[in-house]
Amino acid sequence: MAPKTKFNKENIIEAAFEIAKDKGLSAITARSVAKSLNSSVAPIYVNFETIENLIEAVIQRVFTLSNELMAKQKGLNIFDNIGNASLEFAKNYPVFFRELMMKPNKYMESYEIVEKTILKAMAEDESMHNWTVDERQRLLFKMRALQTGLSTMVANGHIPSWLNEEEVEELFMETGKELLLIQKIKRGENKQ
Amino acid sequence: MAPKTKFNKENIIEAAFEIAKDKGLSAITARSVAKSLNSSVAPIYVNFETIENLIEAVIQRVFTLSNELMAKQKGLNIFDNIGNASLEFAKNYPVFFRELMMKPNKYMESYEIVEKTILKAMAEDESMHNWTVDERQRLLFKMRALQTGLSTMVANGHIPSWLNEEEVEELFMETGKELLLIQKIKRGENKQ
DNA sequence: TTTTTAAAATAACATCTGTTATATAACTAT
DNA sequence: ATAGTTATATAACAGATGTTATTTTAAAAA
Repeated sequence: MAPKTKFNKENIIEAAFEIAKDKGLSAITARSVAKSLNSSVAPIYVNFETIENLIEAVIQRVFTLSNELMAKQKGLNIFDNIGNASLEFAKNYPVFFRELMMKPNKYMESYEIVEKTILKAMAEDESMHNWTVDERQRLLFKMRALQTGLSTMVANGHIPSWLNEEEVEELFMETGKELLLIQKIKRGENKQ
Repeated sequence: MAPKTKFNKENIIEAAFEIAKDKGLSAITARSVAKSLNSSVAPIYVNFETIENLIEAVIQRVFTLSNELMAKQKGLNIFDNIGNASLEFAKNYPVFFRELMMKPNKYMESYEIVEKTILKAMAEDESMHNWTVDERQRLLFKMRALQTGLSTMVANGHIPSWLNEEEVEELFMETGKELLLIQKIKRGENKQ
């Protein structure tokens, strides 16, 4: 029989993930991963047809991780949960955030489903129940834009010094409430 | 004497710019630029010490272009001008937007100066004249986050189909007015 | 113990990149 | 017309990369 298997798919993806986490996906090369594993390139090519396939597996892992982060959120409000997950991801994985979240890629296509889910939840919320679909859609879009902007700024270290990173989440929630309130005022529901 | 010069710095930067505009900065190589110029790599190395220097020159050019786009804005309101310039840049140069605007780089450091300029303009605006510095700073930050998010979404084709790209600018301005209004309302509450 | 087998290591290849040494050729001063 | 200057072309080198052919080796079956 053959020697015991020392390196499996999981080990290899893990090593490649750690490299890419710091240095970006392009730093995943047969030799860099092998070096990190203290192996030759052989195990990599036994487990993956091409390096592209390995990179693909790492990307899958990143999106799984991102979904886990989302599932872990325990807030009452779906806005807060998405915002918090996005901000946490941007903070902990800035390189992945830049390389994956803000580039067109097939894993992002699923956003339309997320959007529909949130719109449904908004329609069921008493405070927006008698809004038009368009009003709910516009509010959601504004929230998404804000969340994207804040996460991008967090990932790039563009948060000003007077605002620490926990406060970014608070500011996001605060602004969300403000946008909700202003829409109510515009509808004449809530006169200040 | 020598033959007439066929390729100067300007030609070379232009060719490299066009390559990077479509394929990103990493597509700038001695041979790719030479091919686009129908030349050998010789003129490139006569005009630039290293390829890194050429890429640097292209980046300079992109920031110059971005500043020109900003200067061209003729709106009354500095928020609108910045927002419009950012959105137009994201739309016309999505690859550069992703590679330069949302990565930490030395050319972005100058934002602090821009921020001070805007804060001064806000302080002189009658509608915010008696606000605290903190209130103005927070509003500006929200606007910046929104602008960053919208531009990012434009650059990545994440604008939903019910919103065309001209309407994004309108939505940005509308939301800006809403955030201004809500702050005024909040101040009214606080005074009571 | 010897043989078999497959995992891992090694080494080679082709290609792409930056860079440079050398060759070619176009212009003009003589 | 010739010779000198130098812009451009050519070709080569080194180093990085993907990939694969070959060799080595550890473990189990005989």
